[in-house]
Formats: sequence, structure tokens, C-alpha cells
Amino acid sequence: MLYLKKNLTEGLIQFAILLSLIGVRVDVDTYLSSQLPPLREIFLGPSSAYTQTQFHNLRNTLDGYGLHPKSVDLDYYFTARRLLNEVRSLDRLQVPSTELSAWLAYRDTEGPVVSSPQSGSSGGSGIALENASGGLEEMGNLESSAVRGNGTLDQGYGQEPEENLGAVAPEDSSELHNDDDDSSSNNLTKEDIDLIDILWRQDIDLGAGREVFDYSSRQKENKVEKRRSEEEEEEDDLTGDSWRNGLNQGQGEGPVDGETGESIPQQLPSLVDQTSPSLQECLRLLEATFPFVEETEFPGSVYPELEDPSEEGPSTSSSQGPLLSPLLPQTDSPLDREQQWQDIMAIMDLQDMEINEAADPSFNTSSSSSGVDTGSLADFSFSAHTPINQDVSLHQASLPSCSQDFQGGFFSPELGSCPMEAVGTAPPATLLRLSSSNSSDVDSTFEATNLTDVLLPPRLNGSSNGTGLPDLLTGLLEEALLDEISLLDLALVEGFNPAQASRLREEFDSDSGLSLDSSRSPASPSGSETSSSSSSSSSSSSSSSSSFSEEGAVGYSTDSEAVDFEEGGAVGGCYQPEFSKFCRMSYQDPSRFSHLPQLEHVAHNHTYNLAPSHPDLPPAPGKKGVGREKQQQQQQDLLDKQQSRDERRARAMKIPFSNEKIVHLPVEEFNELLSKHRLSEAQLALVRDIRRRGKNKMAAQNCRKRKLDTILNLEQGVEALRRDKARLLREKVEFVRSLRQMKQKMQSLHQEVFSRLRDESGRPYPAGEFSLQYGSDGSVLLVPRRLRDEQQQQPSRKPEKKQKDKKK
DNA sequence: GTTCCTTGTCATAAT
DNA sequence: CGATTATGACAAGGA
Repeated sequence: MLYLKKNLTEGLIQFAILLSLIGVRVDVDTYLSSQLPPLREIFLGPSSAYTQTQFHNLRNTLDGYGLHPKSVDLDYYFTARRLLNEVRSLDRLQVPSTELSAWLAYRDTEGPVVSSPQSGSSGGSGIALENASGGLEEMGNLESSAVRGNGTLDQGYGQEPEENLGAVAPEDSSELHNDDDDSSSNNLTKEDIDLIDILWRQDIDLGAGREVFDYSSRQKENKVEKRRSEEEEEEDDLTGDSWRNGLNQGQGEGPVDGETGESIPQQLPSLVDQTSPSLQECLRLLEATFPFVEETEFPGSVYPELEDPSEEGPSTSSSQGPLLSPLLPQTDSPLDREQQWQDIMAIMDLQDMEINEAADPSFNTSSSSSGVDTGSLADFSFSAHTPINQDVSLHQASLPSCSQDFQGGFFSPELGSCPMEAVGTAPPATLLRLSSSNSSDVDSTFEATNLTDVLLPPRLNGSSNGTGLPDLLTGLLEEALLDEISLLDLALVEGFNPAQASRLREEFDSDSGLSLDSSRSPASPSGSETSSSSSSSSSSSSSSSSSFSEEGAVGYSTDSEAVDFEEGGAVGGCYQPEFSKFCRMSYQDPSRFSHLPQLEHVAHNHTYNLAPSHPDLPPAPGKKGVGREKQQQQQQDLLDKQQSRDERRARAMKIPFSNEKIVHLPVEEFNELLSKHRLSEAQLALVRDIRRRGKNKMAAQNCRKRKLDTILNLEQGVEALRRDKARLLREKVEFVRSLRQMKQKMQSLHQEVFSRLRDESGRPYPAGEFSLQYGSDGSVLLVPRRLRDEQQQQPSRKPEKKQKDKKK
């Protein structure tokens, strides 16, 4: 029982200490604190329960030395920070502008072009069929995977060919740069943090949680390459964003609800009947791609972006116009909240950019390039179908006036500019998405992210899992993750080098007041063991000892020793006073701590109670040395000197048995012993004190040893936990990237579909002017982004849209 | 002589 | 309730 308790308590304590240590390290990053909470939740959340178990022991332990490692952490932290920055800078630099731009260019050729930058994006209505099918499939896979998201993202992201990514207008990239700023992360308010935390939890609840990490392991192999590609891609994303921005500008914004700030969707004539064959084809394609589309919970969510019914001309400013109040009913969040979100989003944007970039390449390539990736994608597609279907299903393609939200919403810092409202009702999914992002923030995010992110991903997130939140969070998380990872990595690489470890140890030692020295004299087999003989001799030799000397008297007589050991079952040769227990302890320690440098110097033998093993002393002085008083005197002195106080006292009190017996005999035997000998009160008291002190001495030694063990174990545990944490963070980051890639694919798929849509006259709908809205009922509406724009700029086009019902 | 370390001891709480 | 154990704090002794 006791033993178990002990172990349990110790374990708990150790665990708690480990947690605290880790927490400390994490806390060191508090400047990053805003981001950390979610991470903590992920990694430490469960542990929090443990932390609450503050046992008495734990308290004590912690008091002693729990936190000192901080100093080390700080160094570590700064180093990590620096490295992180470097890493980020690398990402930026490396990021090649690719996918999006290329893709856009492609679109341009086919579709009607709105304006230069935008045209590319918007144009895509008529997509080259060649790519379309394949692209769609890929996209579908990606998207599906993305939708499923959490579980299975593992396979290839970064590996997709970047074909689509052609060089995009780098011009805007500057806007996107923010990611670098660490400050952004720092700017988060507590509320933001809380919000993030909540979102994060939601994310987890939705399934985005930790399971996600599993996949990472598979991907690890490709990590390095991926990262590079990702970084490059990220740059591409940036360009893509810029591109998007351009589009937004060109297209302007739709009408927004004054109160809500939501865009007011305009109902367009149903396109169903009128849908051109191409549209149907596209729909079919979509269906095939996303069989699950219909399943959705998708509450008729329309893309927020798409929803703006009335859009005013393509003006960049318009996109950024009024902030949209949360579309979602859920989000009662007042403007302040939105602001918070904006802040968050701003941060996320930066990160998103990075991520997207990273993701893009994989995204593109995934289908084509790496078999692994494709496979994974395929898997995803199947699994993920539902969410995508919902999004994609084009049942009712209406052409509401709002065209722009798409671009505007995305690009404009505030989504509000283009109210996301779906034609009639904002589906929960959309709402979700919006809510999660809260208009303005979303925009910022989108700016950073690719169109895909804006269009599809949000939906997917919102509809499917409520992962929309995750999206928003992802940015933050990523930042945090990156930071953490960098820190952890650094820690692993640099931070926990032997030097630091030693430092830690030192700190521990100093703090706890413990010495790591395990090689204390008693422990050392060599030094003190002989003492018994000498002590015995001394005792016997001592003048007064004769009366009880036979028993081994005060000192340690050989006899007494033998007896004691036998009785105690102790192993002979150990440090006498301590006996077997102690011997075990002492012997164990040295080996364990031998590696510690600090211990090396600790060879002192401070044990007072040890019988001196002086070569000078005759082995059995008592009997032989009658003649040599001098020697005896010397021995006496030595004995006195080396005997413990209790031994001396016992000798002085003429206690008839050895201190070992007094201390180590079981209670019964001890009582028997006392009963055998008639002892005075003083003697009895002394004997009891000796016993008490002797036991306490052993206890103290045990306690110290335990402390040391605990510290060492904790050290190891901390290191292990750090490693795990770093690994998990890495995995998380990869997951986020993959998710983004999938989103991008989804978006591209969306665009593909859109490009295939044809009006009655067989003309493609310009992507810039029309957008697809997905209804909760699975209907898909083709909505004009800006009626005005259309009318003004492209009178030829019909402002009104056809609603096409596409069944999935 | 000072500082640091180790060890023993005490007081106290927990077992 | 007494014995034992655990542990923080203190002090002695030694290097």
C-alpha cells in the first residue's frame, strides 16, 4: 500500500513538475502568449487537470526547484526567436510566385476578362477542357481531403505540380507581407486569445483536433522537400493574393445591408432551366468529383463573397468598404469583436500567406506529381465528399447581381464590403465561416490567402465541420506553431545541448539546495566500510566500554556488526550506521549520477558516524592493545572524532548495545533489547533519541536521494516532452498547410466549374462578374457579382442570371 | 576567513 | 496513539 502510494505520489509529482517546467518554458514565450493558448490546449490541455493536483509533496518539490530552468529557457527562447525569424524570412524569400498566377493567366485566355489583374481570375469562365477535367478531379480530391480535413490530410500537399501557379502579378505581394511581423501575433489582446482559444476548441471538437497529427508522421519523410516547395508556393500565394486584390478592385462591391453589413443577395431568375449544357456538365463534373455534395449540412450557405447581390463597380475600395456585421446569427459579436477578429485575421493573414504559399505547390502538384500525394488526395476526396458536395452542388444557379463578394470579400480587408449573404438566407455554414472569421478579419485573411481559400475553403470549413474557425485560427495557430516549433526545434537542437542541461542541473541543484553528489562517502563502498572494525576496536578499547562491550557496546564492535548485519539482514560492508537500506541507496546513486559533472567533485566523506577505517588503527585494538596507551588514546581520539555524536553519547552513557542495533532493529526486537538491559531513564531516552535520529538520518538520505532522482527523471521527462511537443507542432503545421492546399484546390475546382458554365448563348460567365452560391438545399446559384458593373462595363452580358438546378 | 557542499539533526506533517 | 517516514530548515564539519 504505502509503496504504491509512494510511487503514485511521486509519479504525480514528477508529472506535475514536468508540466510546470514545460509550462514555464512555454510561458517564457508569453510574448507569444496570444497564440499559445490554443497550442497549450492541444498539447497541455489535458494536462491541466494534472496540474491541479497539487499535492503537498508536489508543492514542496516545486518550491524547491521547479522553475529555475527558466533562465535557460530565456536564452533558449531568444535564440529560438531569432531562428524563427530567420526561418520566416527564408520562407518569404523562397516563396516563388506560382500557381495562382499561372492559373489565372490560363483563365484569362478563355474567359472574358474584366480587368487586367482581375481578368485573370474572373475570366476563367471558359476553362480549357483539357485541364478542367483533370484539374477538377485533382481539385476535388484536394478539396475533399481538405474538407475532411482533420483526419486525413497527410498525403501530399506540396507535391502537386505548380503548373497552375504561373507567375502572378507580384505587385501586390507587398501588401501581403505582413506575415513576417511577429508583432502582429503579439498584438492579440486577451480577448483575442480567448477567442482563439474557443475557436481552437471548436476546431478540435469539429474533428480538426489532435488526430490530425497522426497523418503527419507519414508526411515527415517528405517534409523537407515540402517545406521548400511550400515556401516557394507561399510566395506564389502572396502573388496570388495580390492578384485577387486586383480583382477585387476591379469588380467592386455589392450592396450591403446597412444593419448587418451583410451583402444583400439578389434573387436572380433560376438558371436551372436555362442552364447551358456546359453548366450542367460542370455540375455533373462537380457531382462526380464531390459525390458528397448533397449531403451537407451546409445550410444553404452561400459564399459570403458571392452573396453580394448588388455590387457596385469594381472598385478596390469598395471591397473594403463597410465592415460586415457578422452574418451569422451565431455571431452576435459586436463590432469590437470584429475588430478583435480583424486583429487576429491580420495576423492570420500573414501566416496564411505563408501557409498558402506552401500549400499551393503541393496543392497543384498533389494530383499530378506525387503518387503518394495523389493517393492521399483521392482518399480525401472520397471521404470528404459531403462537405464539398454541399459547396459545389449547383442545383440552382442563379445570377444574382452580386458578383463581387468573391473578390471583394476576399481581398478587401473587410468582408463587409461584400456581404456574404447567400441569395436569400445565409446558410449556417456560411454563417459559420463568416462568424468564425468575422467579416473584416475574414477579408484580411482572404487577402492573404488564395482565392480558393476565400471561396471554397471558408465554406468547406463552415459547412462541413465548422472548420471555418480553424481556418481563421490556422493562421494564428500557425504562427504560434511556427514559433513554438522553432523554439522547440531550437531547444532540441541547440537548447538542450549538454551545456544547457548542465546548467539546468546546476540550477536545480542550487535551487533545491540539493547536491547532485551521489557519491557521498557512505555510498562509496571503499571509504567507510572499514569503519566498523575500527569502531568496534575503539569501543572495546575504550576504558569504560568494557561493561557492555561484548554486545558491541557503544562503538561498533566487530561482533556487534556481525550481529547487526545478520539481524538486520543488511549487506555487510556498507556504511555501518546506515545499514542495508542505506547501502542500497548509496550504491545505486553513484552509478546514476556519475555522468553529472557536478557530482564528480563530490567525493567528500562527511559522515561523522562512520567508524574510521584508519590504517593506523589496529584491527582489534581492544583486546590486543592494552599496552599501548598512546595508541589507544589516539584511537580514542579518532573514534571520538569519527564517531557520531550519538555514538559518543551512547558510549558516554554506557549503552550496552550498538547504535546500529538501536536504530535498525525492528520495534519488537528493539523493545526486547531494551527490556533485556536494565537502563536508566537517561539511557532509555538516549537510546530512543539515537533510534529516532538514526532513522531520521536514513530518512533524510533517502529523501535527498529521492529528490535527486526526481530531478533527474524530470529532466529526462521534460526533454522527452519537449521532443514530443516539437514533433506535434511540426505535424500540426504540416496539417495546416495541407489543409490550406486542399482549400486552394477546392477553390480552383470551383473556378473550373465556373469556367465551364455557359449561358444560353453558350458564352461563359466571367468569373469576375459571377459567382456561385450554394444554397442550403444544395442548390447552386450563379450570381452576378455586380449588376452595375455588368451593365456598365459589359452590357452584353445579362444582368440576370439563370438559375440552374443541379442535382447532385 | 569565506564560501560551498555534504551530512546530520530537528521540527513538523504525513503515513 | 505511537511508531515510522518524509521533508524543509538549520547547523556542523570539511574542502
